[in-house]
Amino acid sequence: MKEQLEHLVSRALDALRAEGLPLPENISPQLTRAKDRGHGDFASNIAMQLAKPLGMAPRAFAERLIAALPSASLLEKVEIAGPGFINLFVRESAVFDAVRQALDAGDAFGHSAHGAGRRVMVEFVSANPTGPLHVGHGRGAAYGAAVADLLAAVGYDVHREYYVNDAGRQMHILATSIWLRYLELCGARFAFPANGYKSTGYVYDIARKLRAEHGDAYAAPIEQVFDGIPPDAPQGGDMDAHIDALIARAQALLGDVRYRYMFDLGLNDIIDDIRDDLEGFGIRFERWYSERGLIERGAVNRAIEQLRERGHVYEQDGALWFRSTAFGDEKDRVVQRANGQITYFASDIAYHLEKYERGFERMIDVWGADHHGYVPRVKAALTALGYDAARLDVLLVQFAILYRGGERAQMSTRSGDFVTLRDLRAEVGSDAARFFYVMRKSEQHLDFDLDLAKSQSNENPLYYIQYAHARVFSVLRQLEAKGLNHDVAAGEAAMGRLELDMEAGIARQIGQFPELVQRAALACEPHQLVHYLRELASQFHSYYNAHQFLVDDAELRHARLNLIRAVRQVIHNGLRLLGVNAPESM
RNA sequence: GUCCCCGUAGCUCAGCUGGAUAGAGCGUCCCCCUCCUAAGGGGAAGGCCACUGGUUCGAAUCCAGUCGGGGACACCA
Repeated sequence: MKEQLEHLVSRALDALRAEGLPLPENISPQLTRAKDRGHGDFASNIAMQLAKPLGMAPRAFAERLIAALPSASLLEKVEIAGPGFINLFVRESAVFDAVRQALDAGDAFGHSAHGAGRRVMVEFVSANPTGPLHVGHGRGAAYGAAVADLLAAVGYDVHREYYVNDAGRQMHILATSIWLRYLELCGARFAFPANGYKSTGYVYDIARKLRAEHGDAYAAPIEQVFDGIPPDAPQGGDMDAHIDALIARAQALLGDVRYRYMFDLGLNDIIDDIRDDLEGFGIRFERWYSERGLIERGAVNRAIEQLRERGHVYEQDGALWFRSTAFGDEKDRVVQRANGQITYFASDIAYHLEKYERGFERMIDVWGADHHGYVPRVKAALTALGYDAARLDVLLVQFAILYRGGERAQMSTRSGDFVTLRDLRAEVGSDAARFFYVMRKSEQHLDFDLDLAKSQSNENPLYYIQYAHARVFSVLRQLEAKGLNHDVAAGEAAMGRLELDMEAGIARQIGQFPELVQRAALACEPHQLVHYLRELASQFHSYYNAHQFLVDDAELRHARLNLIRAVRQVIHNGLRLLGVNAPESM
């Protein structure tokens, strides 16, 4: 509807141009939804914008524009108001077209072809596979999934990807932690490294699995394990030196084959757990992209070589540096350490380079806000490699803080007793978790009220919305019980019977859904959907409370049931974009 | 110190590319079930949109600065 009206205004502008008015070429109608009903449905401020360059009074220009407006059945009337606003009033019958459109389109209502099949990659979660997902990852997961689904809904060819950091030092620390727990299970006693993965849960589980498969075949005398290892932090040493030495020792004592087996056992176990967790959260990826695979097929070295060929790397203190300051970064960054290991940054350059090479027109990365400092260097690298860094958008997600009973819930990552995403889902359910995670703007801190998320009351916005949905089903169940029928075609024919202001208001809200989905998608702001759905649910509850739908007047009944069925469809579609279920009863 | 985010009603937050009297929810105070789930609805009170300048016909929105809150600044990932 908005597009149709904008088209009308464009034609009026063309007509004025033909009359000789020197209108700027790049001017576009830019209609906005009027906030106040007295201002019609849509408003244009174009007269005020053009008044100055044209040297005309805004209202005078507005009059000429209105005179040039082609006639259309869509429009009831057009008014000039205030300093020069042009207010467009849509004919009531056109307002109710939205009801028919929603019912006809069904699950596809709100979808569009705006993206025209352009390929976009959304990379999100990408948590290190060193342990289960915690509640911080949950928000990135819920947000990334909603952004991806929104973009898909407006016609993009969306590819969801999880980048698996399965090659870094943290993974070696995990493997070594597993080994040490395994040695404990074999009877050894020693102080566990301060920097190791101390969880008594999943690390032991993996160690137990190793022992179940191989008995004591991976064991070594404990004196041999710790012989010559530099002291740990609690003993006055350096915890990094300590753990690194233990990693080297594990590799030396186990040999490549056994070490790799143990490493992969831990990796696969955790990845399986994460995948299962996310699937339970309603999130699937088209691809799990391995960092190790990237390295093994030489992609990282190739990326570094490309930087070198372009003259953007240099050696200093034995390390290889990328001159990112030449592209706006604060300081140069190491891509290969003095010990020969490539940095996480280097593989990330390679990964993003491949994203471009794989032909994505647009790339979206969802990162934790604590990584914001990382953005300039990645973009610098892509620019240095000759790519347009503007095609990459990094969306930052702030942490969520859990509250229980008004108190901040503990989620210490120390000693492994963190609150996992799995715990959260078990406590409040996946629907509430998905919904609450995206309720706020992503770059804003989120206060996640666990009690509220669980409460089955009108205070809980999710229940409020789901209840509206369930109520429609309840009405339809009553319909049968009362021996009445609902004829959709008859309802369409009788739309004129919907004379209440609130009925027109609901229809207008429904009509806005496609615009809203598009706006939320392009802005990557699923929270807009939350607010929209709350408003729609509110309108529905008021209507429900004030009027009967199952009336004997068949025409009126059919029309009203069409309207509330359209409401149900929109709530269903909206919640689905957020990954939330719309129940038939509560 | 540099950079990023935030500062709107008692609380939690919306406010679309700057627009016409600043919006919700919760909380508080009234009121509404012989009627499709009261898991709901109606109403009231409550705001120098942190502050100061600037741009503009017009600023909560854009720019600069100040104050306040949070976060990031590794040859870690």
